[in-house]
This record gives sequence, C-alpha cells and structure tokens, in this order.
Amino acid sequence: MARAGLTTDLVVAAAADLADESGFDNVTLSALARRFGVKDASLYSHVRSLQDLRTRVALLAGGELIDRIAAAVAGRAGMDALVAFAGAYRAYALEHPGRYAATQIRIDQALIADSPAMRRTAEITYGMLRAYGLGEPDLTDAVRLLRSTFHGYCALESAGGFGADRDVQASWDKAVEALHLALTHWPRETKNDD
Amino acid sequence: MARAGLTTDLVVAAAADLADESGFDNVTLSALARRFGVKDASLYSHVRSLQDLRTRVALLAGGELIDRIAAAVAGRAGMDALVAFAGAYRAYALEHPGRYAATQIRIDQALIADSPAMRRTAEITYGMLRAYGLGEPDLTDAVRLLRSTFHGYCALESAGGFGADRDVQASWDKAVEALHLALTHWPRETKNDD
DNA sequence: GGAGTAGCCTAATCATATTAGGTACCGAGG
DNA sequence: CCTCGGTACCTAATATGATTAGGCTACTCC
Repeated sequence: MARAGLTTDLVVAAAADLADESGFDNVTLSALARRFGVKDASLYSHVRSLQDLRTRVALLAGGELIDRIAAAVAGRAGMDALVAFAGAYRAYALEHPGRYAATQIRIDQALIADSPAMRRTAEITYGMLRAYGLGEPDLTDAVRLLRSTFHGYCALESAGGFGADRDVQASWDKAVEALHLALTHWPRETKNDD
Repeated sequence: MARAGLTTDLVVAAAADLADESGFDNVTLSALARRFGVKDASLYSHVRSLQDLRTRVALLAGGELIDRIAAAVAGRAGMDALVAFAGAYRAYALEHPGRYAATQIRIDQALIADSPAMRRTAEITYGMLRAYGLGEPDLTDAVRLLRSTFHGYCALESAGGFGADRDVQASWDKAVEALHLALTHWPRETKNDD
C-alpha cells in the first residue's frame, strides 16, 4: 500500500481547502482522512488534535490574509490605502470562506502573540492609519472600528445576512467611504476637534 | 419516576441558558438531557433535531435582542437613539454570549422572513435612521454599515479579539460617535454631497 | 544490509445525534 | 371508579466522529 506521504503542512493545507469547500465547521478529521485515503487515526501523527488542526488553519489563513492586504496596500496612502486594504480583506473573505471563518475562532492568546502574522497585521493597519494623523488612544479606537466593520460586514455577507436587493459591493464601497470620512473628521480625545 | 414536565419552550429556554453558560457550540442534546435528568432521545418529542433546537434558540435570542433595543430606543431620536440602540445591542451580546452567538447562525431564509422579530428589527433600525434624512439606496447602505460594525465589534470583543490596553467601552463609545458623524455627513448617491 | 524511525494501520473507547418502538402516567368520558 | 387515549419518557440500536494504544512496514542513513 503506497503511502500518502503526509506532512503537517499538507494536512493543514488540505484542511483549509476542505474548509473553503464545505465550511469550517465541517472540517473533520474523518473527512480529511477520507480525502487522503487514510484512516482517521493516521492524522494524529501530524496534528495533535482537531483543536490543533483548527488552530493551524487559523494561523495559516491569518498569514495569507495579511499577505494579501500588505500587497494591496503597498505604496498607497490615505483613502487609497484604506480602499485597497478593505478590498483585499473582503476579497479574501469571499474567496476563502472556510479559511476566513477559521480566523474567527478563539485561539490561545499566547499563540497569537508570537505569531508573526499578528505583528504584521498590527504594523500594516497602524501604518495605513498614519495618514489620518491620529494619536493614542484614538488610533486604537480607529483600528477597532475598522476591524469591526470589515469583519462584521464579511461575516454577515457570507452568512447571507444581507437580504435587500441593493448591490453588496456598492454598499461596501459606501461603507469604506463613510469610514474614511469618519477617520478624516475623527472625534479626538482632546475637545478642540478639527 | 416523576416526569420532568418538558415542553418545547422549556427546552429551548434551557438550551439558551446552556448556551450562555457553556457557549453555543457546546449546546448539545446530551448536555441538555443531562440538565433535565432525562435521556437524550426524550428531547426529540419536543424538538425535531439539534438543528431545529438551534434555530429556535436563534429566533428566541433575536426576539429578545430587538425587544431590548426597542425599549432603549423608544422616545429618542438622532444620536441619542443611535447611542441607545448601540448600547442595548452590545449589552445583550455581552450579557448573553451564547444567545448572541445563536443569532449569527445561518437560518432558512423562509423562516426568517416570516419571523416578527425580523420585521421589527427592520422597522426600528430604519426608523432610527429617519433623523439622518437618507433616501434609498443610502439608507440600506447605512443599515448595513451599522449592523456590520455593531456585530463585528461584539463578535471580536467576546472572542477576546481586542488585546490592547485601551478600555473597550471607551472605544465603543468612540465608534458610535464616529458612525453618527458618518451618518450625518453621509456621502450621498447624488454627486453634490454636503 | 541492518537498525531505526516515520508513516500508516487495527482495535477499542467514548461522546453525540438520531430513529424505532415500548411503557407508564395523565386527564376525560363513561 | 374505571378504562381509554395520548403524551412524556424510556430502552435499544445505528452511525459518525474524536481520541488513544500499540503494532507493522517501508524508506533512510550509516
């Protein structure tokens, strides 16, 4: 019986593909084993547990996502950068629903902290906001607003939460524009705004 | 052996409580049966399936959420209403994480359509936005922006997604303020904005 | 070419969902 | 009071999936 030649990376990649095809919740060790023509138990040589597998997929997806965003944002600033950031974010979420869903799971904070993807994400996000001239704590508030809106929009959209006729892309563009506006006229901590 | 005296409503309510305590994903028929001191199979007299149970919890939570929001928004307008809406939304999400998580699941569109909660939610949301004087399609875009931000923020917050020191309530207040600002200076469809 | 290890397997256990069919308790009508 | 029907709950069985323990075998390296 020829071996499947599995490695941890292969298994995680296959799990990510499976997630995109069948939904992150349907990523099961059995399904994965079936896909490789292997027994369930064999996968335990490569991942510690289902939990471990999911965490690995989440980290993979997080890395891919920020790479896409970084590429899109490179060389841009201001609203240009914001639009590119938003576009790359949503495109990834729509192209890879399973991988994107993986990024939403609760992960051990320690694991996140030393993941390079996380650092990179913070760098790029704060870098993009530099053009708006915000200082702390407004900067953190703004980052939270952006993350929330992007994430919320993509989550609702891929859950079929937007029932109205209105074109979803058009609403997205408008939302990004509105966020740019909010960032431009940000209500600063110090009372003398503008 | 005394009967537990179950009904569908009791089972669903218990499932909602269980969700808040242990997480929506840990709502299992076995756990629920255990809580009632009953066998798993017995629950099938009251709910059709696990799927059915989850849908019922989702509808329950959706109804509770919009009731809270309606009460908070009543008699307010403009930014006042927006702040009240946002506050009630987030309070519910934080007080009832399991129920709130339930509202995020994919539900048969038909079921949603004729749920009174859904109609009520639309009414109240659009009503709240009336003060901003938006017309379609801006109104729909604005509703999508609000829903996305509120949902995204609560989802990230309860997933422990906000690592920075900055007070989470303060960021929320600022986000709501920023949204108010965006709504006030909304980039309208017609080109002559402002 | 022999030893070691990595990759895969069998077998077993446990939790959970779900179905089929049985039993017992409840209140209503005779 | 007693029986009758339905409802609430049960037992039993099947299936899927996670997980562990322990074994076999085919490459790899010396």
